Amino acid sequence: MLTTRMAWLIQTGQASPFGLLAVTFTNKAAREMVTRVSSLLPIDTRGLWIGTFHSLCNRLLRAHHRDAGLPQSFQILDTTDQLAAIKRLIKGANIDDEKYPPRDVQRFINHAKESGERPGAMEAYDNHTRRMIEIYELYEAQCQREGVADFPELLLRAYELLSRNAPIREHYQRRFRHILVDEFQDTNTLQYRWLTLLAGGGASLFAVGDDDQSIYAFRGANVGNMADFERDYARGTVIRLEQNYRSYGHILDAANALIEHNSGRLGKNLWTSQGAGEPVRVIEQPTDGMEAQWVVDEIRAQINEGRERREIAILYRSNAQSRVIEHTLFTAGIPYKVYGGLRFFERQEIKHALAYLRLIANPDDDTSFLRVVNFPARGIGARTMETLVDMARADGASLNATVARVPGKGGSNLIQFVRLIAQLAEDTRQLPLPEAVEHVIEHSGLLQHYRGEREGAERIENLGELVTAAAVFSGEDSSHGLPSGLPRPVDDSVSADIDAAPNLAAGLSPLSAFLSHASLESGDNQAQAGEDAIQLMTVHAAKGLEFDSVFITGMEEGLFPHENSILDASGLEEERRLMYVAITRARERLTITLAQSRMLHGQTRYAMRSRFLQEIPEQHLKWLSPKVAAPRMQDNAWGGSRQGDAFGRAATGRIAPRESRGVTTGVTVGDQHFRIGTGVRHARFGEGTVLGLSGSAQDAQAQIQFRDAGMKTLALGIAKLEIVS
DNA sequence: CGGCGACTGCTTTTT
DNA sequence: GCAGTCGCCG
Repeated sequence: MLTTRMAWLIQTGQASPFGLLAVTFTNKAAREMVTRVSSLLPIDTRGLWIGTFHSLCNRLLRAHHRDAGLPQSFQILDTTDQLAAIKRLIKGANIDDEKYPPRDVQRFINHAKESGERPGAMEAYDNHTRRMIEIYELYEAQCQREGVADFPELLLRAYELLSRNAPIREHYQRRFRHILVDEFQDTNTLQYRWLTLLAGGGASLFAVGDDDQSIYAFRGANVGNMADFERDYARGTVIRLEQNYRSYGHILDAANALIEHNSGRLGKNLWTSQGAGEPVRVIEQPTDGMEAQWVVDEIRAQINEGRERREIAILYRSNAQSRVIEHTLFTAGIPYKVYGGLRFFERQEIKHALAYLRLIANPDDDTSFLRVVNFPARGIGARTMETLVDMARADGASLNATVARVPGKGGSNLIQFVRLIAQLAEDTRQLPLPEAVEHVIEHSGLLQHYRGEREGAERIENLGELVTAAAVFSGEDSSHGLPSGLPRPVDDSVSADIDAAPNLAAGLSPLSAFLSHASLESGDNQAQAGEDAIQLMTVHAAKGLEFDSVFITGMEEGLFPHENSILDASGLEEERRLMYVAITRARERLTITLAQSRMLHGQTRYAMRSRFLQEIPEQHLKWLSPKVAAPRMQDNAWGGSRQGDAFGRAATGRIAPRESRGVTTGVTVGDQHFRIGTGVRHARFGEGTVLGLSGSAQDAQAQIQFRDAGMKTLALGIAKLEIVS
């Protein structure tokens, strides 16, 4: 879509490749875009500005680092590094980490940055927020001192650079006459502002997005940007893409009907000319284990019918669900591939090696210092480190600079460490990047450490891969970096165009360039292409993919929609969009499965069918398991549920009353029999409905959704509950 | 200082 | 059920 437009703009002479800016969210999407454009047009793709928000901002900041107030070789903190930095700050400033948990602080800071807010300009109406803002301020100072920038900082800095510096802003505004954005529904507030700022010189802004596929609100995405875009660019044209070339009719109709239950959509209705196909198949099994077994048996049958394994996907709402499925597939001897999980540059051994490299590039990088100062162990313990950190704090100096003054044995060990870093720096100064990386791995002690470890073989292999990655990067960088023979507009007021200083050019060392590459590109998550295997992934990870045959598993209240999301309408609507995404992944065959009970958090839990099944009209469904004619729960479990109360609708869910193969859906405590769906009254919490049961008779617990008091888990033997329905 | 056993808490995820 | 963190003990 975007690529076709780019090709068209260039071919019709409306734009030069040089005047285009295309933004994506993932490196993968950016790479795909480059590949597709180059297949459409015989142009030098090195002249194209296609990248993620973060990589483009990174380039801007490297090129204009002085105006942005950053050292040219600033390091990028990934999420884990950022958390470590915050923990260190909280400890150092003697802040109560019970009251200000590092994770909460991190969320607060990132949220502020993504809203374009600096601590100085933030208002607090309570003490807790006030303190949070202070911590944010301290954190900023710490990052500035250490010359590091976290992910949201890249965006905010770049935005501030453009908005405050008119010559730079105007330079890029003149240059990029066409800005194209993919997956626009995933943009956050700051990203949208960044785009409108760049497009502010009258450039054309072209965005592709689907509000029904907005599933990242939890990380700051603002679907509202789509409506704002229509409003802000009133002259713009909205083109709805409703014809779907992927799925058969029943599948699309199911998706359409489901998403109709959401409010405030921009509105669209998918259709296909492919014919109805087969209805969506649904099956209910007593346990999660049997659900997995049924899926595996069914997959075996589909493979026998000639379907390729790679064309079959098993989707789930949360990663924890993959365990049983993997186990069952493994037992059955069917090859499978799990997407997600740790990515290459996030692996412990890789992060350790990178920390040594970062220290070589910048000895004042305290985060990296702390990471490897005692890894492998070299006799530097908590005591010594406490002394060092305190002294460094008192001086406002880096750890590296303070080492010499730490007394005792710890002090001399520290000096040894600093000497090691200096030695590594010297040894590698003249080496080509891959050899430098290899040298550091061998002489830092990492290799030796992992040789002595039981499960070290894989880690050593990965370290070898890091050398390969460095070699690939070195080979590619000239093309990565883009300075090519292309003519480019010269603007006297802005001497450092981003072309002039992407990676290798303009004095950024190969090492620094590689390190920023490693931070921005976290690497593949182990999905080796080519092998024909069943595809396992979360629904989130499945966005943008398609398969001939899709299984959506765990279709139960509390799981999908997730219990943490059903309490407010917006959370529930995001869950519904997630289900919409899941359904529309299937081309030919869609199978939805659910289990009456499953092992969750080490406990057996019972749940009822997902409300989403009720939201798909019967004519598009085909029940493969006997669809128990369960008594409908009273439409209002608590009589007179409020309008719009998401749970009012949940309460209409059917219950599975039968007992089968030892699995009960009810439990008797005292004289009272509780089942899923039972209406209860509690002296303090008021009226509610039993949504889940776990444990056995003596210590049975119930998850109860109270009308006013929210979701509670109560021990049935202790809580005094009155059954009202 | 380091290793090991107890304790906790727990969607989704890219950069 | 499992991973990550904490605190105690050798």
